[in-house]
Amino acid sequence: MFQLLNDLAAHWRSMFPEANPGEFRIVPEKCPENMDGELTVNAFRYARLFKTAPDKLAELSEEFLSGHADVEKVSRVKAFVNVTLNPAALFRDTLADVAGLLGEAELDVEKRKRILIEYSAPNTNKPQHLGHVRNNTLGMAVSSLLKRVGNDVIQINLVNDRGIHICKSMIAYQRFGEGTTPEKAGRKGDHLVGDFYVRYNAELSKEIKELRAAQPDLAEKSDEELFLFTEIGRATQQMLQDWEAGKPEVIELWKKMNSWVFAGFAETYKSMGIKFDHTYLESETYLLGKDIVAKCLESGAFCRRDDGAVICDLGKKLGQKVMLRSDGTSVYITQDLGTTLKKFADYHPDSMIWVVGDEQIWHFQVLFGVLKKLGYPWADQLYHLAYGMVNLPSGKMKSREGTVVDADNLFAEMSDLAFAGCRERNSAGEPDDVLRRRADIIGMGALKFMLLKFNPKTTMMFDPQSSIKFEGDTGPYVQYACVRIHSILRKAEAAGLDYSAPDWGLLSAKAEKNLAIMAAFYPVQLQMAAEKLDCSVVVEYLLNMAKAFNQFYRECPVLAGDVPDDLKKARLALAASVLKVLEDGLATLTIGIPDAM
RNA sequence: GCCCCGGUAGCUCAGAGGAUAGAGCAGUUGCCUUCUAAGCAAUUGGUCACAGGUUCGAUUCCUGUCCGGGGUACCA
Repeated sequence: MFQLLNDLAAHWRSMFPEANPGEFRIVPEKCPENMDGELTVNAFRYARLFKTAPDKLAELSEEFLSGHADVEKVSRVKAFVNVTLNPAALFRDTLADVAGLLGEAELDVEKRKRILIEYSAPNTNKPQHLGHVRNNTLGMAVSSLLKRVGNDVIQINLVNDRGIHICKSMIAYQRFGEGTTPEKAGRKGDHLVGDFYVRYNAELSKEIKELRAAQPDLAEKSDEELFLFTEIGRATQQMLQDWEAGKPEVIELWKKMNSWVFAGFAETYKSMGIKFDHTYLESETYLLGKDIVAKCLESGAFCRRDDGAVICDLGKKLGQKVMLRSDGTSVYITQDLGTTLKKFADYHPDSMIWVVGDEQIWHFQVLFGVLKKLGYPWADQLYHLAYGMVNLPSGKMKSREGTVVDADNLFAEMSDLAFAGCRERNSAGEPDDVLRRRADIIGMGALKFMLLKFNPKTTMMFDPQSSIKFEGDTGPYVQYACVRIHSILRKAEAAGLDYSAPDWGLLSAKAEKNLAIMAAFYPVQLQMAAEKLDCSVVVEYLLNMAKAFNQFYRECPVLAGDVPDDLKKARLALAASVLKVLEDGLATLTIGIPDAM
């Protein structure tokens, strides 16, 4: 934090002793490029606190700052006070103590929370696709971000491993699988099971088509309505009932196929670097909500409708919600109610976050409404982190229609593209396995960065032709800045340069000072991102920081022969500190950095 | 119908009431005997959907209209 801003705040207080501004901090803004200055104090923002005119406050600030030891120059435009700092003070307050600067991002102890975050939540009937990858990336990055600012974060997965859609893959396997296995077929387990899911849907469509042709009276009905008219549909329904009844051969098949999928998911998660603290299985939790509904019925919180369904009345805005079907079976929200209470009982978090697509906004409003109605004190600390769908240039992704971008294929494609790039640039003659490790980091970094660059709530467009990029506003751009710094530091070390006690005051070039000013905003940006649960803030920041470094790289040679030793050391220290910020940011986004590019 | 989200450059997207609205890509043009060109620099490109309102100031907040997307299940 800038000393001169604290001093200015104190000065304001002393100049307006009768005003009572309360707790406040002067939040600096970065002075726009075309203005004469580095930091801006926007007096418009604070004039009201002191019950004075913006111009007046600015004038008085200009006067005070022009006499301040840290200040080189002040200029004022309307109520904007633009300040140019002297280098020694600028670096003293920022990059000279980079550990201290990074520490500023941590929340005060009393503001830290125990946060349980649930994400991914895949079904075990098919492999994960780009939509899941967005979910996973958002989930892991937000978890990491919340941790970074000092919270205790518990990452949870809730796997949807039961239900009619799971039975579909099982039926198709029974009929067409011929006893194959991932080993025999040489296919990743989740993909193999997904193949049968696709096969199932093809069979179902065929039967529905035949049915419509044979019975004109059914032609008007929708596919969903015709499901139980088909032989395969009835068989699937029967299998679900057999599963719920615990029929041994169904359970056995279910366990076998699920184990294939779980092995596949484990690989996908490993590629992304995801580690959950706990994985709940819906097969173990899907009955949980029922007893709670029974209790609520008893207590009068819920009531029984004429047709026998149990409902919860949530008032005018949310209306009435069915909590239990008239036949006594649970619905989606029954399970969610149960698992939410279980998660709370297991971990006692202060707050819970669900990373789930925006099509479920209404569902979560209702769920939170039910929990509030039931009077849980933590019910106002529940957040649905709703993210938009990923569309393709051809339209929406649909598993059944095979228009999905498969996660594993995408990872491989990114890695291959990066690998080709690594090979072209392989001046050190590194072996392929080293290049492949680099390529994995670059490819995954590019993908995650791309997904995080969008504000979570935007419905984003993924164009395979242009979204897979390693140039411009991308992860590799930031990684590359890091790699450049690493390379310089390695060379400095080899030359025996000790830059542990640099003279920061030597760094007076615009590009050098700009790095310090940029760095000053990092902690605030992290906190803002955490508060908004929006990693795109961090992404944007890192791009700007990397850009500032690349300008410095061009304009201020660090190790060139004609640079005096003192300046070399100061620039080395500067680069090392910038690297710490970039590394911290990428790590917060769960993005790695290769050793070379 | 009602509810939520969006409409900003040719395209994909940023813009927590502030200064002359930005970035990347695409286009045009320079820079590799110089710490790695996955880079740097320059340049073209705008009725911030439309109409009102709030105020010192609105792309940002409010109201209305138009256009897209999602939701409005005893699906998940």
